[in-house]
Amino acid sequence: MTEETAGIGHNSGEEQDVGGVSGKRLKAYLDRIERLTEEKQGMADDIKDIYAEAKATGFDVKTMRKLVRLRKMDAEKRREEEELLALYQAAIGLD
Amino acid sequence: MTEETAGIGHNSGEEQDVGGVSGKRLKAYLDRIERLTEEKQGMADDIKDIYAEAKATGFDVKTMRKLVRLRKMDAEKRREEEELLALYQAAIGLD
Amino acid sequence: MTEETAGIGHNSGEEQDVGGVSGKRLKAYLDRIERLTEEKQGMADDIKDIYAEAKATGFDVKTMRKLVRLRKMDAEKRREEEELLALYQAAIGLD
Amino acid sequence: MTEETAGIGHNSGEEQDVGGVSGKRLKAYLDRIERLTEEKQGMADDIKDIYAEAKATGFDVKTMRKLVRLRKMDAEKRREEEELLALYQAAIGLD
DNA sequence: ACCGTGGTTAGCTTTC
DNA sequence: GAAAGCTAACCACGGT
Repeated sequence: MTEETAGIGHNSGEEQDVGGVSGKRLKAYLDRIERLTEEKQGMADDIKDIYAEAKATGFDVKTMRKLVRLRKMDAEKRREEEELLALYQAAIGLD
Repeated sequence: MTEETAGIGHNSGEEQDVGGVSGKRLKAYLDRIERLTEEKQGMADDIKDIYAEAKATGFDVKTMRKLVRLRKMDAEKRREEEELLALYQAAIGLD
Repeated sequence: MTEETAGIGHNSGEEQDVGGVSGKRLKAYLDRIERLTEEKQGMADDIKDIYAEAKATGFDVKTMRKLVRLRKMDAEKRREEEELLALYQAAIGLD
Repeated sequence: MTEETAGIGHNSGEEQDVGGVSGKRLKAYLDRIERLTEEKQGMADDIKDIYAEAKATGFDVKTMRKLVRLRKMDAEKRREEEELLALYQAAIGLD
């Protein structure tokens, strides 16, 4: 233990460097991550609500999910095919 | 194929009721879901970026993830305890 | 603890019920799993070898991998579409 | 596009050299890879089935997975120790 | 209320 | 050693 600065332990609110890591910067990162995670969860909740609403108006949720998956696969396929073309070009030295 | 109404097949853009389901409403739901899913993915990407940035400045990502999990657990625990307290208060007519 | 049989601890080779679980049966499951895992790993190694061989004869591995992925996606898409049809039928009570 | 040979496009079934790559050989590689991949997947499915079966007879899957991991680590450790021993033996001319 | 399925996340391997 | 792709573990939803 080689910290010259005081507070190991209950220095609540006033984090500092401990063992060479900046508590302040770390905390900032964690806060940003948590903020974004909350927003992400909010989106997920919204999606759930939509499914619930659709179900309430008579749609079959399972089918809807499958449709979403299929449309996503279509989009991915298109993207991959474009990548493949580029890759071919690179592979035969045509880039 | 026994539909009296027009467009089965290539009625691109003009979906209608098929077998009692409104293609229009269904499509609207799917669009909303996909829109939100994209935004959600955007959040996820942002989070990933933050981890990458933190890593680049010397932090250990695995440890950071652990911290996030711990803080989340703490937050949940606190929330549950508060809920319990409220419940007790209600139970003894102290709300 | 209600074990009538003796040996908790070093009964090496002669596992028995401990805490109500049959050591013998458990061990049999684990053995089967490990056996299959080894075979699976063997397949993975074989695949790796093929890529290496292809590369040695001048093919671009990255492109090959993408082709494999695309073909797989095609197959999955077809399968999912069939499932979707079945799902539609079920959803409108036509199963 | 500078191919002198015929079939670009819809030469289904009769792949040939395109841009210097042998479509035939490429296809053979892809087929072998896909074949092995399927078998590999089969193994994975079998493993899954075993876990399911074990679960049905009352075992805790999560714990079982832990055991598998532990046994694997043990096996690897033993192997490494043996390798180390062999290395030492070689180093002192005792092989 | 539980189970099974499907989606998300994290860890590992492999590639460049 | 970084970046990506793969795989496996975890979690949450929907159905029964």
